[in-house]
Amino acid sequence: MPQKLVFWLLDINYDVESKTPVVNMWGLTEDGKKVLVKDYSFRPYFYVLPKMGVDLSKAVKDIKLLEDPAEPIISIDLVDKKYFGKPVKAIKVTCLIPQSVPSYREKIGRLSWVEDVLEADIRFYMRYLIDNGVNPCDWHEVEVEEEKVPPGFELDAVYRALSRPQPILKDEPPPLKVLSFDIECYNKAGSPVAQRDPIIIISLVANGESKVMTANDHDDSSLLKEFVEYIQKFDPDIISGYNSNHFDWPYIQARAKLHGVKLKVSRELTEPHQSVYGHISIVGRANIDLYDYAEDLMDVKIKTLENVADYLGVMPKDKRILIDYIDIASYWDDPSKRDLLKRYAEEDAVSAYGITMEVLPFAIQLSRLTGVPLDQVLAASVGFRVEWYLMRVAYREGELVPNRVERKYEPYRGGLVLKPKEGLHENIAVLDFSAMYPHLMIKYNIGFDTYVPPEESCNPDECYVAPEVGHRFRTHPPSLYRKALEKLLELRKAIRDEMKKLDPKDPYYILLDNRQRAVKTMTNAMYGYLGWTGARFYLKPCAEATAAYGRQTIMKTIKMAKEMGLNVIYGDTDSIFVKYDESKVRAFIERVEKELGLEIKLEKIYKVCFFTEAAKKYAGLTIDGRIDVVGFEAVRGDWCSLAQEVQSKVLELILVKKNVQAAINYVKDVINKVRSGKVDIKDLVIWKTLSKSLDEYEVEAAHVQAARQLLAAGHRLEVGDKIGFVVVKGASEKISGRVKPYIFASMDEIDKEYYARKQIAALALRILKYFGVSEEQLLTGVKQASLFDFLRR
DNA sequence: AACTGTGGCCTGTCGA
DNA sequence: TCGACAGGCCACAGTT
Repeated sequence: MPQKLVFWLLDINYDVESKTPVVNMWGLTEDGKKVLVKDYSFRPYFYVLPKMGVDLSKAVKDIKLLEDPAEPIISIDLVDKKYFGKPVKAIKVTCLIPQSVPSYREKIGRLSWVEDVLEADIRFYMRYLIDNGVNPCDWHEVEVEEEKVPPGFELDAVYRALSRPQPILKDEPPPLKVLSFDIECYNKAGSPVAQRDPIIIISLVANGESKVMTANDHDDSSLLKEFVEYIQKFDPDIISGYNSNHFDWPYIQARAKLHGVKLKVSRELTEPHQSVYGHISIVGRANIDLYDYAEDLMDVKIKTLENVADYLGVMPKDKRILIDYIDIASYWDDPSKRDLLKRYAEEDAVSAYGITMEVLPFAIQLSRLTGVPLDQVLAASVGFRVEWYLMRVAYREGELVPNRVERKYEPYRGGLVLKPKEGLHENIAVLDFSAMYPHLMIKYNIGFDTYVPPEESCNPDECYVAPEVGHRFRTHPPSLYRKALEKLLELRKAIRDEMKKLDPKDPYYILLDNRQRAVKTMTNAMYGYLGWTGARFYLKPCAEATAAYGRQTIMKTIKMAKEMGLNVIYGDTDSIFVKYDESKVRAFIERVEKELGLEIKLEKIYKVCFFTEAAKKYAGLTIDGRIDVVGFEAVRGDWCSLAQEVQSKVLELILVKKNVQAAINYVKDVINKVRSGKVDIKDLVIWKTLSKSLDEYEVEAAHVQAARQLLAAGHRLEVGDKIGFVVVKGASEKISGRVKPYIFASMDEIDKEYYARKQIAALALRILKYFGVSEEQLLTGVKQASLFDFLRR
């Protein structure tokens, strides 16, 4: 009997059942039921773009001739589409099953009259989502007929769709069952090897309750079975782990294979499998790797689970058990320590669960907005998220999606950065354009579909000409980028208006806040997408013109500021720093908005602000007494923490106390402590990322040398790992010749003079030299610096 | 996703 | 052969 079903889309995949493709929508209902909605009515297709002037009826016949009866073509239709904004006749070829698409693409692509075969590489279920306006992580209504639940499926009901799902207005996701897990391996000799080392603990938290499962000494076969059974019984909607896509799941898979254990953890009791963007898919559930999210947390320099959990306030580092990864095996083997190890594992799972609860609301909104399924959206890079969003816009506009092609890297000129006026300044206003690039793209209708190539003519009043670069864009119709951006900006405004009516503690407010953050992220990423040579919609002039308009805008802005008597101290891309004068600044903001048609905002005011001669580096004391440190080594992860601390403290003494002598004394004191070894070696560690494999390095950098030592000692290293090393005494002239991984080093071998000079004094002097302090002054003697008036007026 | 910019250190080159 | 210098490699941060 037909009925209406309302469901929230959690996961999507497809199957082929007796030569019919079926889209499986794994959903949840309002009353918490797990359902599967099967749509048998959608067919895969792609487009063939004929060359100019080709006889289309002959073209259609040619395609028909290529048909393989074993893989039927359902229809061949002539359709009107647009390609790079130009109207084109395309041939839409619809097949019976998705598997036939690649071979037809190949065969048809070889026909002489074919310009290109398009959209043949879009995965079937993504095609379904785009064409039907169905969104992951959103509510839909669909007409259905109930079917039997197939044996082995973990579901409350299965339905056959009788209509296409329609999105309905409903925001709150259903209650989701979340399971986070972590594994510990028996790694006696360096890094664990799946073929050799068993899993000894699987700890997990399911809807807030933790559980620690253990191996039978060194036998993990029953542990694996227990884990599978637990997942089946708890039946989570969300499964998460930390680095689980690249470590836990592959490890579990390898161990399970060894023992012949079937990992029937999906909702159709199939095993996890590798999918797009390097993520692991578990059908019917959303498997999320929290590391994908951690990568975006710029403030966490070393992205271990405990650091991320600490940063998010989920599990404070000083209130939990931490066991060095090297000691895990010995803890397991020592009966008196095994419980401690179990607690450690439990706390890891609790951390993972806590992070999941922080991330999930945002991931849900990002998935809903971009149309990328929840289990993929964090794994997908920014470019792909933007691209899927644009593909939906393109579909609605009848614009054909270009193929993915490999292009060589093509740099272009970017934003304008001013040389700052060095020294101390008082009362500085920071003014910022809001979303400058997006607004410029809209204003000048920039797009691959509005671009006028040099050989083409265009009426001057019907096109915009970008400064410096001269690229032209038609003033109408609106470009695809413009449409996408207008929609995003409009959406953000609507969300923020709605938020204003709510209490910030209201759960709905928090939902909307996550939504507006997702929209903002996408808006900001659009410009970067323009310049990405891997983008389907890539056209270099778009990026070049946008950046050129940006430079023009900021130059005009600076000119206006000067004309109005504002002293411009610094500026970067879309911001200017001026000496604050309330009435002048107010008038300036009005004039900019009137003359440039762009919104500029008074972002903040610094009571005191310090610049060196270098761009992208400054420190400012805000009205509420905080210190912003931008670009200085104190906020960079590649200096030892002691030197960073010294630089921060010096900045504070200068900005707040305005006391140079106190700063000198302080630095000298630290240098003395370093020289006498009265510092913690941990504060001398320098961390650097291994950005490629060791043999790819052209020079012997310090961290590369340290990495080689780690490798020789049996540590497993991967690209992206952070190498922590210290500089030690030795014969070598080169720093790289006398580094040691910090775990091998002791205080007495530290090259204390290196730290005194090249780390501590160097960073202090970065600031103090502007106040007449010399290196010698910090490193030797007790010479008193003369106090002088260092304020610029 | 892009470019801009800083700055350490390595390494090749050039002049003495 | 040695030291100084310059250019390049490298990592990272900041702006969008």
